[in-house]
Amino acid sequence: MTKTWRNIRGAFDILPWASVADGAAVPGSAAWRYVEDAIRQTMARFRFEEIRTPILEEEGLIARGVGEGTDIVAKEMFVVDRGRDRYVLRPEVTAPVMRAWLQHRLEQRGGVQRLYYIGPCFRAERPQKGRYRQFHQFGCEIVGSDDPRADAEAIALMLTVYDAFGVTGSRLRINTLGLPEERRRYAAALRDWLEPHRNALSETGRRRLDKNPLRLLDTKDEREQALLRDAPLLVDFTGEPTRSRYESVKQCLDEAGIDFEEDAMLVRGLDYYMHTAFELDSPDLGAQSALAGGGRYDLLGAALGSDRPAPGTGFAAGMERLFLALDAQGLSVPETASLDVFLVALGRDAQQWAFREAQRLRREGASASFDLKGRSMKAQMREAHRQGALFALIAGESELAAGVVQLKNMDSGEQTQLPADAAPTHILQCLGDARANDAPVSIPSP
RNA sequence: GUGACCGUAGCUCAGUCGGUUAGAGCGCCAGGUUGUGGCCCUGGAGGUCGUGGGUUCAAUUCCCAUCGGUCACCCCA
Repeated sequence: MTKTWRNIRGAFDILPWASVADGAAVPGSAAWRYVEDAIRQTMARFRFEEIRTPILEEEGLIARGVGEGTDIVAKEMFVVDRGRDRYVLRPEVTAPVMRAWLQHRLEQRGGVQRLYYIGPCFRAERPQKGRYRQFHQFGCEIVGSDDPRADAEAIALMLTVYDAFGVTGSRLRINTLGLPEERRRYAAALRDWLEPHRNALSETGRRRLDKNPLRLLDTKDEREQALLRDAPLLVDFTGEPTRSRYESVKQCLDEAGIDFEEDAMLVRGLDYYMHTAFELDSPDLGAQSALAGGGRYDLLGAALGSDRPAPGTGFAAGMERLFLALDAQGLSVPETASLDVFLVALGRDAQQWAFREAQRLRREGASASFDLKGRSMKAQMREAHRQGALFALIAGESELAAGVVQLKNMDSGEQTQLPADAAPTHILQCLGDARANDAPVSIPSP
């Protein structure tokens, strides 16, 4: 075998059918479309509007927005070098959305912008379950409001998306990260507190202690978790405004009947988060347990050089992980509609007829298909069946000469002869009847 | 970037303690039905056993490297 080209590491093709590639379940394009549509519907119910930003952004935007010190910026970005300019494939969408908000002065549109996005992002990490180099995120950004209810709104929207799919068993954790000064004071205090226990920490724990003590909080090492149980908490380093805004968020969630756990150990990896932080975990995802997460980022605008206040809050969620959760819970997605008519033709003239007739049916709104290989009738009938055709419209040379065609109901098997001219009208009428009582078909998903 | 495991038909996998033509199921194609699908029967196509090198009389099988995959670490939505 000569070289067969294949998609690059960490990316994958979404094929017309649900397929399994190299052991990893990859949903088909129909499943993707279904899930994307359902997400859009939920977003629309919350009256969020879609924003689509370029896949490519200036490197500086991401570096400043996401944070120079983050791993994403330090080593996980795909850079496109155009000589004078350096672009990156976006690793996340919040910074681009903020860029668009600032660039287009969206605050002048009046009111608060409730925006959502859905699309691919890129990170040059080693792939792993639920984690790819080209991955797909959806999420919302509420820009222009620093109201605690906006945080609750983002959380409510996030949960509603998963509810709409029937995903259960996931856990919402929330925390406050306070203001940057409060966090700095806390980080210093935490470091001081941990320093005497340095020897009890793992190697990576010690590295985090030096680099970013807050990151120690979400350690998976049980010994470290036990140790941290007695560590100082961030809340104790926050002032009254921070605490009361955190209380407001929690109160909103309570009033909306949203269950959550407070988790003082929850921290976020990106620099722009402050105040409210939250994460949604699923028990079904393996090591990458986060379905979605988010928080408030009131200083992101300033980090991008804006002198206008640009308070914002939102969540980001992974499509691939949503699929994993759907799959783990045995939820399926409906398959797309079946084919209305398959035209079966025998002979050259009949093939021309089938082509013309298909166009005519399609113009009338029916879906129609036909064979493109000049195959036997048996093969064409098999194809019609495989495509789930409701009707087969059959014609050979003799029929055409006589001005008639055969219409076969693929379900009942009954077949009738019709004048060729009358066939389309008749079919459309039959389809109308059939549509009245069609039911969505279920396929085993992802 | 690090580690572990894995790499045989389109897919899921057997198999060879190193030895003549490498198998199954599903799928695909065709025939059984000289113009009619699903079920059934029969047949066929499709593999340089990921690639390169080494050991050997002989390698798909053993060894090394490499590429690719999976999972995990790091880190993170």
